[in-house]
Amino acid sequence: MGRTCDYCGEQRSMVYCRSDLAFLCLSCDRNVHSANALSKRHSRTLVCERCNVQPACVRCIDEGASLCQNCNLVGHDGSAASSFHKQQSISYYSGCPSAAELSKIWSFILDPLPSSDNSTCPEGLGLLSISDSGAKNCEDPMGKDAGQDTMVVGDGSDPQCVDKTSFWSGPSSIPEFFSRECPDQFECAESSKLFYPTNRVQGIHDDPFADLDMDEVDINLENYDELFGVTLTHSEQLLENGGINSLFRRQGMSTTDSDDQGGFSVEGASAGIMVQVLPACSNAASADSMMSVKTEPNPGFAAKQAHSNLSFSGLTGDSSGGDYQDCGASAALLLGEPPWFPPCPDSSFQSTSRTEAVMRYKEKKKARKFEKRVRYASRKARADVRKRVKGRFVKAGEAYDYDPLNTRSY
DNA sequence: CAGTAACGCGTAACCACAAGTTAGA
DNA sequence: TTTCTAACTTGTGGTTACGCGTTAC
Repeated sequence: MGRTCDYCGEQRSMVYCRSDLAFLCLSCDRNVHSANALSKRHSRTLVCERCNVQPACVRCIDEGASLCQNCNLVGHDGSAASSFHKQQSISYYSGCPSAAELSKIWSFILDPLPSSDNSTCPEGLGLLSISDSGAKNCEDPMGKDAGQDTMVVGDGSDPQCVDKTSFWSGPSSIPEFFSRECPDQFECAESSKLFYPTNRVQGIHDDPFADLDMDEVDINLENYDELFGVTLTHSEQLLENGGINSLFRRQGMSTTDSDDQGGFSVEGASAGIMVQVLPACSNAASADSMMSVKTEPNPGFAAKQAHSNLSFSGLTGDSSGGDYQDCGASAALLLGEPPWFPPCPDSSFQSTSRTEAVMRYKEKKKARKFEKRVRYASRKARADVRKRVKGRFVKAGEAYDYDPLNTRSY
């Protein structure tokens, strides 16, 4: 018996909503995500039938089971029989599809809701535009109909679709999230560069690290400390020892900062580093110069950290799972969950690529500047001439004790 | 050795207002 | 659908207050 629905608490959960961090049965999924336009955008996918904890990313046809990355790896770890299992990528979806529509994209769902075939969401939200191969969505990656009630399912794996969606090769449709939810397209466009696929179907991924261009990852050094949980000095030592390599080793790692001011999560793994900006980018206050670090739901982190000597900021041993609820991972996921492993079981990427990436990183690190960045020069110019009292701005015409243009006080 | 005060350091808060954004008419 | 207006939000820098850790007594 799998995990029960977080909403009704009765039926077995089949869907995981990453936005709500909730495991839902199909019925509740429909109910919850038909509430309003925002909830319809929530990205959902099936739940791993093996561990019942993580979102499934692969459907093993031979076993007839939906599996998460970890369980997929464990179950297909190279044995002659299992390694040739037919697999089908499981896509995330949004919108409010009917069970019949779900069954179209997930043909293995054989028991749709009895009464839901004909029931669609209010406002006719059952409409469904499937871009499983990115084909349909490709025509309108940013979505002329972005605000409409279409369902978007995409793993973006269509190589001919060169847009944000296709950039994301994994089942997650976070880029689609961005195109829909982030009001600042520019920042999102910048941010989307940081995406890197991790949820690839075993056996079809190429050398992920070859695609990694550290220059694309705008990690300020201050972020570096956050990312890797060590001071710069230690980081350098780490690098000198080839530590950056270790940061990208198979076991992978992620780091976190509980800051909820929006931000991104960073996961380094040999099989695919993922630097992910969460949808919270709507808070643009610091998105430009200082992105906060958050974790992608990664239940295995605690276990991984237990094997690491690094201490990651915000993830100390005495932290409670509840601290990470805003980080995209439920407390339940963070406690007592199976370890997570990157999708690439063997260290297939060449060490040369890794070395080159490290070199690029180090070069860029050297070139970094740490001066405060002013986003709006006009506002700085204004502030530079403002009169003050004890450092505070004063109203025009009122007494002041400091005038940047004239040191004489009145 | 424990307790307290002094000290240094880092940082959030404060202020006004122009510019930008959003919502409604 | 477009335009206009009002309301709201954001960002800017110098100073201060406060908390925390270290040191001296």
